[in-house]
Amino acid sequence: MDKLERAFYARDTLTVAQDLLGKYIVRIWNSEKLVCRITETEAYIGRCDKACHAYGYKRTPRTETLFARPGTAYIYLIYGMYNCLNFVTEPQGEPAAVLIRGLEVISGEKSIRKLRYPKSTDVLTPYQHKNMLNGPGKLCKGLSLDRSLNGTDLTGDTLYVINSGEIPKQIHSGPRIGIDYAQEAVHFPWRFWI
DNA sequence: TTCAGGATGTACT
DNA sequence: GTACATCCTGAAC
Repeated sequence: MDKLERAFYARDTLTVAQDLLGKYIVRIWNSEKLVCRITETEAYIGRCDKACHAYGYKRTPRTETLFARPGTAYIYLIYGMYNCLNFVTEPQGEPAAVLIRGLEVISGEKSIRKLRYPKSTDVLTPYQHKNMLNGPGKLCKGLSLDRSLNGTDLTGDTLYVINSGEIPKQIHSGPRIGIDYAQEAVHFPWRFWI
């Protein structure tokens, strides 16, 4: 399977957000490969989107990563305790990214479980299983992603995406989650899922 | 099954 | 001081 190259991320953010669906995220953790299928994404485009941290090209220490070259990981802390994973898109200098909102485990399940539910024993409840990686904070915990990995190059060997060969049959779209403050951008159908 | 409320730290007014 | 691209728990149904 081929690692996606920088050119994949350098395109229009809405296109990249949809093209990522069905592909596999690979996270190398303690020299183990954790692989997950991408099932849900959201697009954030600073140029025209009040929900984006870098709306209007606003530069702060936090948003600096959004201005980096495409194919960079933007990871930030939200609500004091959860991390969110994004992939920076578009040409360098255009602050835009795709938020990863949902994943399914493909391999490395044992380690992912341990990261996600450190206190659980070997058997998960159906509730735990269903909610393993179906949210941005959850998937960061399950893949051991935090702000120390902010700025990671997605063409490197720590975190990257590969082509799965899957072509999603149907892509759904709708408004994004948790951005009620973003005025007219609240209704943009920039959330995509399989 | 859904719902309200609390946890928690950083960025920015 | 306030808001925030969230998640978990416990109670009611």
